[in-house]
Amino acid sequence: MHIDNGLKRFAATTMHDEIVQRLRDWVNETSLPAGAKVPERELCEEFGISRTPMREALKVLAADGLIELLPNRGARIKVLTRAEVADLMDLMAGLEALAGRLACERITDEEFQQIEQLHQEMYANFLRGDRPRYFQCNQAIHEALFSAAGNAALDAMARSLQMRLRRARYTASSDAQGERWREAVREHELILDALRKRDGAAIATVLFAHLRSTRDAILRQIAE
Amino acid sequence: MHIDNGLKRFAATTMHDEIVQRLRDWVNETSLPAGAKVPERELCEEFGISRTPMREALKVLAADGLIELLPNRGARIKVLTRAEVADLMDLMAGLEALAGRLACERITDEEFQQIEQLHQEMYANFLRGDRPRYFQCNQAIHEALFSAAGNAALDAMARSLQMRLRRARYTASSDAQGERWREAVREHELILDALRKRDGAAIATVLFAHLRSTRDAILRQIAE
DNA sequence: GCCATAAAAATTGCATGCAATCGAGGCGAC
DNA sequence: GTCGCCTCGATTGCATGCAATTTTTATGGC
Repeated sequence: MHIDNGLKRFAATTMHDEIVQRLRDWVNETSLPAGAKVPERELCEEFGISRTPMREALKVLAADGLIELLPNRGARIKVLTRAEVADLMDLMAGLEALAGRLACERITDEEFQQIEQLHQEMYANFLRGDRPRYFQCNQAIHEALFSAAGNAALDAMARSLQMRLRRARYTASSDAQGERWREAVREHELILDALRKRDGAAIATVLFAHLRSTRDAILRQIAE
Repeated sequence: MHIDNGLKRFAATTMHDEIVQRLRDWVNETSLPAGAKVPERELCEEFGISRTPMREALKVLAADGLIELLPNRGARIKVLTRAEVADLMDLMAGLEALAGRLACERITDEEFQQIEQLHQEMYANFLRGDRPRYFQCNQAIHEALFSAAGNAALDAMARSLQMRLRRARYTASSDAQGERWREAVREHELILDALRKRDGAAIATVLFAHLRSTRDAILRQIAE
């Protein structure tokens, strides 16, 4: 009998799931620009499968919003309009605010200390002007918040959103520059303060404002 | 046998989208209990299609969380555990809070007046103890909020969540009974107050608390 | 030379076929 | 009578085939 209860979180359990994951990775890692055609047949050969399971995976990714299916004309990497980026960023802001609220309810002292440590590290990187490491810490803090929220559905949704926004954020490059960077650090201070007090309403509002600022910075950088 | 239910809310653009929609409707309207097998072949015959497009639609709905695909064992209507319902309700609470926040930013006077009118109507139904109409107004208010938020991605996500939770909410029957009902009405007053002041932070917190109460009521009624 | 049109090639979408797997019923051991 | 094993019908998952559509290429008119 073959019993393996979810222990292998990263090894795909079924062929289908593995194809979906590989296709997701392909979309995220390809150098092709948004709007480029997804080469169905090529990918079939690369993955060593026929068109049926590949097309199933394409439908799933299209439902997820990562690609777009044009009737009789194949799949393209989804191009986000400025308005769509704005909406998705607002959605992300709402999810982060929620994550903060939930984290305030259930975060452990240990988890809080880890976030505080990440914050110090991030601040140090800000002071010495090390952007790559700053962003790394920044991202780690936001991930830690979602982790502390302890809501699997929220986490999955945030990850999906993050993927959809990846290209837009990337093309907008570093959203923190000059004054905005300083401001972002200040906002992070407020986030930590609210979290320290376990003040859900406060952290929600501060996080929302923080992500809103990021959104505005990104939108400014999108030429459209 | 091609039974064409005339309830196509949106004219499906492609065959695939239509199948997904019809399958969604089938899941929502079937009398089969959660956990029941989705009769793939039967539905193929009912829809007048072969297994390939049906299977594509099944994968999409599974990715959406409405059904579950067991390897080599077909599809079942997703059974939500108590913990999953709790998580999804929290997520819904977060989305409503976001909708409220965004609505405060962009709601028109006309939209606000319509919501206020719905509120009065709802209150009247509360006073005369008419639960069906009360719930109708209640739902209309929440939908109006999402509409006023003007965020397509948020709206789509909320609708998807609502579907996933449909069965749980239904089996938990009316979540407002006795004292809880009075409380819910009071919460709605607070929501209206915050919206009147266009106070995003306040409406977010009140809406979150409101949905949280609904969540707790539902969880209490789930026997597990 | 350029645009419009038409034929050819490639691509897409669905149906069908076939091997692998699952589940029910039957059989035998105890 | 119950438990375990085995076989057979049914189901699932993927590959392949074919008609419909699109894209590319070829051709002719101006």
